[in-house]
Amino acid sequence: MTRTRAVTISRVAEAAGVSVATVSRVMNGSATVAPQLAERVREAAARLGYRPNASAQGLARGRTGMIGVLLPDLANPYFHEVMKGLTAEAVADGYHTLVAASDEVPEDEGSLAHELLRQTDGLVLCSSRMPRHDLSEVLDAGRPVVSVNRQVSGLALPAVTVDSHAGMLAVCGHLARQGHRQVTYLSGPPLSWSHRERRRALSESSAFGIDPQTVDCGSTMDDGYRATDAALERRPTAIIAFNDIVAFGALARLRERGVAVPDEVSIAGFDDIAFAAYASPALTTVRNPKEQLGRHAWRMLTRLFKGERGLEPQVLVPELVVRDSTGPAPAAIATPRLQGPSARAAGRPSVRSPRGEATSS
Amino acid sequence: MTRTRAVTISRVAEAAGVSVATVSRVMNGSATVAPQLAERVREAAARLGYRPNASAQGLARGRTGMIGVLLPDLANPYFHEVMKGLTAEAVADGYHTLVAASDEVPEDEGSLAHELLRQTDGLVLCSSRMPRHDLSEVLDAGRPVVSVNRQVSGLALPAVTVDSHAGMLAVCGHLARQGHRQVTYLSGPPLSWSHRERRRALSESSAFGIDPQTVDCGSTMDDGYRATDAALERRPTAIIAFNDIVAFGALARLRERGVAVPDEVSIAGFDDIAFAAYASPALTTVRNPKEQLGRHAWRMLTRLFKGERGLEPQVLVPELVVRDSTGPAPAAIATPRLQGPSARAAGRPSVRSPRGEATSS
DNA sequence: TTGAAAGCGCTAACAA
DNA sequence: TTGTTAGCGCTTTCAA
Repeated sequence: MTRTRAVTISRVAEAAGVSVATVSRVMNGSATVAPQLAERVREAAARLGYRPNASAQGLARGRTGMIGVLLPDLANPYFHEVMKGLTAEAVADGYHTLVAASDEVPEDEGSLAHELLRQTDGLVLCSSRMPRHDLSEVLDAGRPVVSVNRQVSGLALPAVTVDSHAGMLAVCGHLARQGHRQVTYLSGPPLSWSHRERRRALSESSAFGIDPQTVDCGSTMDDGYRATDAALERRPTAIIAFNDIVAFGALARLRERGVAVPDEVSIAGFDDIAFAAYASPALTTVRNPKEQLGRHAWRMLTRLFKGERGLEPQVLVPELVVRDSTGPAPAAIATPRLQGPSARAAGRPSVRSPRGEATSS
Repeated sequence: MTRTRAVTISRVAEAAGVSVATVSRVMNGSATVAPQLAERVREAAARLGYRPNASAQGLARGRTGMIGVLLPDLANPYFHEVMKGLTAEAVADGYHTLVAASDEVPEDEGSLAHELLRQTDGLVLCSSRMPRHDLSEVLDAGRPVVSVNRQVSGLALPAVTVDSHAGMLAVCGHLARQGHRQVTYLSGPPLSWSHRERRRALSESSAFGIDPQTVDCGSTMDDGYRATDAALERRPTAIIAFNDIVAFGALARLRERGVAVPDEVSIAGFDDIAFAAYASPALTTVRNPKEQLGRHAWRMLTRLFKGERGLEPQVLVPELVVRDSTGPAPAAIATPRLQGPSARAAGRPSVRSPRGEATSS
C-alpha cells in the first residue's frame, strides 16, 4: 500500500553523514576512502537496503553493463548451450545478457538488433539470417557487434564460427565408408550460413562416391518430422539432418513408418545437443563446441569494447560423434562391417569421438 | 576508429530546428504536435539514425521497460515454453525480458533476484526454490513480484501455478487402472514446490492400491539416467519421473539395460515438453499449460504495475497425455487390456488426451 | 581524503 | 502548440 520511495544514494549519504560522492566511491570500491568512513557507509547502505539504480548508473557511466543476444529460435537447446558459455564469461565480467529471438523471421532481425543495441553495450548475433543490407545498417551504428555462426565477407563484422563445411565432409566420409551412396539432406533455413556451408560440402561429397539429394526442410522437430516422407521417396540409405532436432523429428517419423534405423536407413544430425545422446537410437552427429563458441564471442566483444578493430575471424573445429543411428548401408550389410555392433552398444549413451574421424578446417 | 558521439535528442532537435521537448513529444506519439512539424522531426530523426538512449529514458520515466525472470535451469525446454508465453505478452506491451538462471542453486536465487529487480520494473520467479527467508527479503523491496509454479502461504506473493497434486493423482490413477502397484517416483529437487505437491499426491495414491516408492533423483537428464538403476532395484512395474527430461534420461538407461518399455516397465513424466512426443517410445506425461502459465504471469505483473494488491492465486489445470511409454503392468498383461496397442500406434507422435483422464483441482 | 557540482539523455511540469 | 527548465540517480572531474 505505502508506496515507499526507493532508497537512493543521497539517502545513504544522509544516513552515513557523508556526501553522495563518498558513497559512490565506497560502492565502487575506490581505495581513496578512509576505512572507517567506508565502513560507516557500507553499514548505512546495508541497513537501508540500498541498491544502485541501474538506469542512473547506465546514464552516468555511459554503459549499461548489458549485452544483447539475438538468436533465431529459443526452442532449440543448441542456443542455450551457446548462451551458457557466453553468459558464464559475461557474468564473470559483471555483465548481464538481454536475449531476443527472431523466431526464424529474418526480416525481423534488423529492428530487434537495433532495439537490443539501444539498451545494451554490444550485441552478439547468433546464427543470424539477417539480410546483408540490414546487417550493414546495424553495423553502421558503429557499436560493438560480434557474429556467431556466420561469416560475412566485405563487412567489418568480427565472427566466430564452426567449420560447418568440414563437419559435413566428415559425416559424408563416415557414411561413404559405411557403403552409403544415396544420401538425402534435410536442408536448413535457406538464409542460414551453416546450412549453406553444409550444402556446399554436400555437393563436393560426390568425391566420396556419394550421390546427394536435398529436401527442403527447416530447423524444427516438426520440420524434420514432416520432411521425412519426401526424403524417403528419394530412397536414400542415409539421411543427414540440418541439425539434431530436425533429426529427432525424422527419427520419430521413421519409427512410425516402421523404417529400421540404422538397418534400413542411417541418420545423422548436427550440433550434438544433450538430447542427441539420449535419442533412440542414440544419434550420430557432428559436435559443435557450443559453449566455446559463446566464450569466444564474449572475448571478441570485450576486445571491441577496448577499441580493437579488424579482429580476425575465429574458426572452431567440429567433431564427428558416431553413435547408433548410423551403420552400414543395407546393400553393404553382407560385407564385413567396418565397426562391429558390440562397439556401439557398450556403456551409457556413448559420446565416443574416434580421433580418426575428427575433422578440421 | 572514429568514435562518433551518439545521436542524442538534442542533435535531432537542432537538425529539425525545434526544441528537445518537441522531439520527445513526437517520438512518444503525443498528439499535440503540428503534423508538419512532427514530420520534420521524424525525418531528421530517421536521417540521423536516432535511437533514444534506454538508460536516460529509464531514469527520466522511472521505469525501465524491462522485467526480470529468474529460473532454475536454462537447459530445460520447459522454461522456454513458459518464457515464450510470457515474452509474447510482454513484448506486445512494449516490455523486454531479462533472464537469469540459478542453475539449481537455491542459495543464489536471492541475490540474483535483487540484481534483476535493480535493473527492471518487476520480477517473475519461475519454479523458485528460494528459501522462504530470502523470498520475504526480496518481497520487502516492495517491488512487483509474481511467482510461477510455487505458492507460499503467509507471504503477499501473487502466484500462478499448475495443480501438480492433481497431475500426480492423474498419473497414478492411470497406472492403477493398468494394474500397476509397484511404482517408483524419481524425485525432483527437494525445494521444488511442484515436487512437494507431487510427492504429497503420491503418498495418497495408496487409495488407488498403489505402493509408492521414492528414489532421490533431481531434474536433469543425467539425474534421470543415473537414478534409474536404484529405481529398478525397487522392482517397480512403473516409474514416474519428476519431469520429462528426467524421464528421457531414465528411458535411455532402461534401453541400455534391455528393459522393455512399456512391456516390462512403464514410465511417465511431467510437463509434456516438445521432445516428449518424439521420444521412443513416445512419452506418457502430464501436460503443463506452459505458455498459458507465462501469459498469466505477465497479466498478474501488469496488475501489480497498476497498483492492485492482494491478487488471488491462479491455479491452472494439467492434463494427462497417454502415449506409448505406459501400458498394462506385466502381471496384468494376460488379462484383457484396457487399451489396445492399435489405439496407440496410430498417427504421428500422438497427443491424445482422453477427456476421462483429464484432471482438475 | 572528502565535498561540490556539472553533466549523462530524456521526460514532464510549467510558461508562454 | 511549442519552448524552457527542473529533475531522474549516479559518476566524475575539480577544488579544497
